[in-house]
Amino acid sequence: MPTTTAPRTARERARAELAAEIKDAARRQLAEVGPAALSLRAVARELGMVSSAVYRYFPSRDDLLTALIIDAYESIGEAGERAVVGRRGDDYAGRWLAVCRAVRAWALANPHEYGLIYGSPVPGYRAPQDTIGPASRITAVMVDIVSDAEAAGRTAVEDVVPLPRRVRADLASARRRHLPSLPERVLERSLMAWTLLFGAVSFELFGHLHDVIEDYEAFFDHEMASTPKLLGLWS
Amino acid sequence: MPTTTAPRTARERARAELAAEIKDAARRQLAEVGPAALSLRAVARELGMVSSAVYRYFPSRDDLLTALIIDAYESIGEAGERAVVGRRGDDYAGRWLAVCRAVRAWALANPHEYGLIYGSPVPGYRAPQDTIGPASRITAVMVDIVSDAEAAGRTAVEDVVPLPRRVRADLASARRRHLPSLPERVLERSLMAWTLLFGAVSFELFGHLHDVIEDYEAFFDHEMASTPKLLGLWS
DNA sequence: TGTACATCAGTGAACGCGCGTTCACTGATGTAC
DNA sequence: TGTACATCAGTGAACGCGCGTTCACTGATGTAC
Repeated sequence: MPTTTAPRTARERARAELAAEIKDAARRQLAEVGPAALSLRAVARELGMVSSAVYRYFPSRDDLLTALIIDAYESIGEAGERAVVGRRGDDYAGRWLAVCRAVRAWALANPHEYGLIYGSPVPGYRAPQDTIGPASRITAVMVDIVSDAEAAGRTAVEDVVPLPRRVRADLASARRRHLPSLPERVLERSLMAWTLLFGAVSFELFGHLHDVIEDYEAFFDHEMASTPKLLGLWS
Repeated sequence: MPTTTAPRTARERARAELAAEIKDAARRQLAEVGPAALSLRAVARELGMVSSAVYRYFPSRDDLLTALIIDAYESIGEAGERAVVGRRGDDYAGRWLAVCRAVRAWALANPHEYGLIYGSPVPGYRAPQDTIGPASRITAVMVDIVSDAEAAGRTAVEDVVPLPRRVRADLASARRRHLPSLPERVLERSLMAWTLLFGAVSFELFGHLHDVIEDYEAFFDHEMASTPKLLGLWS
């Protein structure tokens, strides 16, 4: 039994298409009212079907939410991947800035989906394991860049503060499990860069830079261009 | 007519107390179900009053939310202020780490209130102007530290990437309006530090470090201790 | 190629629930003389 | 100090609404022989 096959019969094709249409309608819903108010009935209404029909496709509201979350992670991940396609491997700064811009552009284009995955968790909703894989797609793009810089001997991490034992242990363990290509210190700085990227996007999107910055794009670009150099990921 | 006086009559005192009780109950509600599901009726129920009675104190659900948001900003701001009380002015690193820890501790103790002010905006809710003042209370604590370091000639910001004209203009304008004591470059790095602090807290709280970091506290402390030095806010 | 049966998508009604807000009211507290 | 009136907190019923989910059903699509 293959895990995933292309739809065969007309019924299966129709089923897959309708599931996609439901998700699209739910995404539009999401953009209007936010995740907490996402309503199965409203989704059904938009598709001109009766609310109970949606249960043929998603066993509950939470499952629909999960599907949207997975799609959102895949979507932002894909945007990041597309942004670096065709760039020279040793153009670390160019690749990095391209990913950052892609993340920001995706977030601005899909603010509620961004909020769904990087904002406050939806109350009462518990994300299942299935979201972990898709969530790491965008981070993988960023890790690749740092990995390449590291392999080329371009990283220059200096310990401005001694790395405590407990932190070192965590980093070593994470490295073993996920990222053998990154030394602890580089991994730590990568996490900082990652935090800074999503912190910057969240601050802009959630309105915390209001009254401070006008030209968000210029400010973001400058912050993101500075980040890897300040952190010693490459010079 | 004084803008704010201590309550005089018994009625006024009772009124102030009940308004506070309503907010407390709403805060407990918030902690359970999150801001989008906060319900006036449930708040009234908890206080043993009829739902319409709440309208004597808050003209609508949104006004109650606004009150909670303002309280949350004041509360996290106060926590930051208390954290640095009694520290030597020139102990920049100690003051900075103390504020960071206070922010993190407050967020962990009040996760939904944190989400309310630094998470995804509540759909359909538009924050009024009244929240701006309280919101800047915690940032003021952080700015003070950097200001002192700057005044003492301890900042050492180097341009790893040239500061673009448009960014410079924004920073100059923000400086004029809010922070005359900080040169553009220092203001820019302060914004990065601020972003990193809240990015780190959000990542931890919203579960994005799951499977990477175990000892959140140690990691956070190390990140925050490194930040000002990496950014050149002081050495 | 044709028939008999199984599968499944979608219907429509219903269950039980909670929500924000309005409104006319009652009774207690406060104020002016 | 006592009375008459005004203010206002809290009540209880109601309005109109939307929600997630279940269930027995119908009719169309797919499958086995």
